Amino acid sequence: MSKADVASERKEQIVKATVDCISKYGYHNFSMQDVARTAGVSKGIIHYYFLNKDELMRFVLEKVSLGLEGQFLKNINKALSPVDKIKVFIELAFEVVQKTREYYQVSMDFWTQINQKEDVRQIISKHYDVVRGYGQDVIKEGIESGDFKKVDPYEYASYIMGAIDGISLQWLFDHENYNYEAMVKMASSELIRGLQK
Amino acid sequence: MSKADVASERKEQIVKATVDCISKYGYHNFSMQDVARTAGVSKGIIHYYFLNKDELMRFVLEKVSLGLEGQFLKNINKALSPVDKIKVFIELAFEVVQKTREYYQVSMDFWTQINQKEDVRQIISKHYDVVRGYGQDVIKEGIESGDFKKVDPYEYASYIMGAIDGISLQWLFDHENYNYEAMVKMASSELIRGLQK
Amino acid sequence: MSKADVASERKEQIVKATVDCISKYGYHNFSMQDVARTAGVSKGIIHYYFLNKDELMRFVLEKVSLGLEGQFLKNINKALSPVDKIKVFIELAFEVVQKTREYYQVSMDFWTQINQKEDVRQIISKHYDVVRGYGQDVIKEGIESGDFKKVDPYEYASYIMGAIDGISLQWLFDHENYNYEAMVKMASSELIRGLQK
Amino acid sequence: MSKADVASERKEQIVKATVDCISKYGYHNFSMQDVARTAGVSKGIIHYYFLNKDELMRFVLEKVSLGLEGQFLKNINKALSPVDKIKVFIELAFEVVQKTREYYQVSMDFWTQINQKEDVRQIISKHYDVVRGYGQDVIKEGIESGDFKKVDPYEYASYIMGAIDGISLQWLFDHENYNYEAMVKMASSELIRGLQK
DNA sequence: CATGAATGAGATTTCATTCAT
DNA sequence: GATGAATGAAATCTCATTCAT
Repeated sequence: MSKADVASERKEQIVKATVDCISKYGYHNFSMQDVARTAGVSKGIIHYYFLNKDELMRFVLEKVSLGLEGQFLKNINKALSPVDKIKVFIELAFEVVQKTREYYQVSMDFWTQINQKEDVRQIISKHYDVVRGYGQDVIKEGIESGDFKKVDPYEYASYIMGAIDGISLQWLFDHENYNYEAMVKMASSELIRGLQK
Repeated sequence: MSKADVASERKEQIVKATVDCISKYGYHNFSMQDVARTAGVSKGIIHYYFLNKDELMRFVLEKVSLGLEGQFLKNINKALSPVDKIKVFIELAFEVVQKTREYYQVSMDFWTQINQKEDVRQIISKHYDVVRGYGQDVIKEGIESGDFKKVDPYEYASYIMGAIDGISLQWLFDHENYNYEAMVKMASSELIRGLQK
Repeated sequence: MSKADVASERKEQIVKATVDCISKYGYHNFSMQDVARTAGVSKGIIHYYFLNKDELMRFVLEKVSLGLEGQFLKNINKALSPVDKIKVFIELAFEVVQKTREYYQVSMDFWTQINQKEDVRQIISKHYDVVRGYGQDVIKEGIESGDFKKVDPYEYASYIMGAIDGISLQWLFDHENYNYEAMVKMASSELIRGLQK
Repeated sequence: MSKADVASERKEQIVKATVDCISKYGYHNFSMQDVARTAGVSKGIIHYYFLNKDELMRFVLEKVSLGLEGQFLKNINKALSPVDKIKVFIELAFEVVQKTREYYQVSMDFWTQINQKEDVRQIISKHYDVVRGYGQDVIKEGIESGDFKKVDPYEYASYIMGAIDGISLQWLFDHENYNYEAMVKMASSELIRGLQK
């Protein structure tokens, strides 16, 4: 294995451990020691690959964001019609929360850094831009094909994402009583209905 | 001033300082020292009024929640028709974010505590329940009066709140480029349209 | 009630509360707040009657010592013969531990202050002097009356006190397994036998 | 020096500093800062080797106890006859106080923790058990060999230890006036006489 | 006399970061 | 590259003491 490979593998290992730590202890409640232990490496080596905790966090946030964006890209393109694509988009956005709740929790933890850390804000806002862009493209396509009515693609994509985020939040707060499944169904049809002529 | 007055005024003062600190530094990035400095009191006195930081935070969270709930209750009742009431509900939910962005930021910071602190989770989930209840009542009223179509009141209220929360989040991430005003308008009409026959 | 009476009653009240606190929490683990609460007075008033915590403690130690010394004086004099008197002395020394274990605990807590606080050391050493003096007198009397053999009264009194203290300590460490009653009986007869011709 | 060596040496260093601090300031009147300064290390490193102050104290108490027990074991076995052995036992018990007054002071400081901390109580009571056991064995041997009269070995060992502890306490309280040497002589002969037929 | 709000020093503990090995 | 001992700053919390009322 080349040096670069070792380095990137170590980084991967540390990033994975960090995500685990965040989802286990919360953004602020874990230490570099925790990451080191989880990754099975020494504390020192983390600082060899990452300047400091902030840089590590930024790197993790970017990795997580890219991972989610990749999922969107891959799956949307599998669908053929705009209607199917927007359905996939909505399903995926909901699934992201359910399947990768850890990631979502990680994202949420990062959110609270916005006020404090400009670079974190930028990464998140870019991430939203990217995902919104995917939705926007699908809507645009649907309008052009005559499947959807003429809404503002950017705004409606944003609306879809917002609704899904907000609903998911309520579920996160009240796992036991909140009927997430029913909400997913209802919101999905409502969001799709808003696009239909 | 009587001693009871002093006590409640001092508590108020500390709570206000805490909210300021959270919105300025973030939930985890402020110290009791910061609160003391902001409130213009000594570190010790905070622990005189609040057992520890957690209790202070819980108290603050409850105050903030109650304040927001009060705003909803007060303003919804001013409107007469169900249509007006739901409009007020939506407007208010958006306004809460704009007018009291600090409060919203505070709420967001609390969100990330869910995984770690059960009591925080409970307070927030109860807060959502209360506000959702206000929306639910309005929708129910509208259905009964024949103004709205037969949706599930709980679900639709949740949907409204979710959409507004989620849209606001995107705005918080990207204050400069995100056209919040347009989104508010678009989302409002979309949410109301969903209720109309 | 005169001013002086009020003052001495308040002091008494505070001293009692302090003893309770020491025996409940240990010498170092109680606060002035604890004393205030136990005595049912305000924190401020304690500092009105006692300069500071150290002075309060010194006062308490003296009170406790005087109380114990009084018990010795009173009871020894009830007995008539030297043999009876020394028996009373021994019984009392043991009883002090059993009946007023709190006091004993308090004393022990004070012991550890010897190295640190000269005045505490002096009070305790004076207390030992006094009690030793009582034993010494009895032994002297017994020697003169021909009941006891010629031992050094000071040394033997010290020996008696030491044995009782040391045995009691072992009991305090191991309340459950240590057969204190048997030890009291054995030590008593041993100590008395050492005085007999 | 290997890392393991560094670790055990550092622990040793910290324990020694702690003992010094206890004997200098008393159990409760020293801070982790004091230990750090005395050991010539940073505050942080103490918590690296010991979870917290309590654990440090427990470790120290155990070390001190084991050290004393070791001294007994080693020296008693050097003597041949039961009479010599019991003399060694008594001498040692007195010497422990004189030679290692700091240790004794440390023990005394731990005593006052009994009421508060169960684990401290257990360590001390076990320590007494061990030392008492050594005395008990010697007495048993002496009885079997016909050198001593038939006393209860456990009780008499306890009696010896108690007398020595108690006498030493009085000396600690009044170093200047108390004739410790005379008392050691007198008590020793008295304690041995009690074993002789 | 009496209260208790207020202070501020200091204690324990945590942890990101450094650096000799 | 990798380790983990070591540092030191900072955080929470406690508490004796003061003092305005």
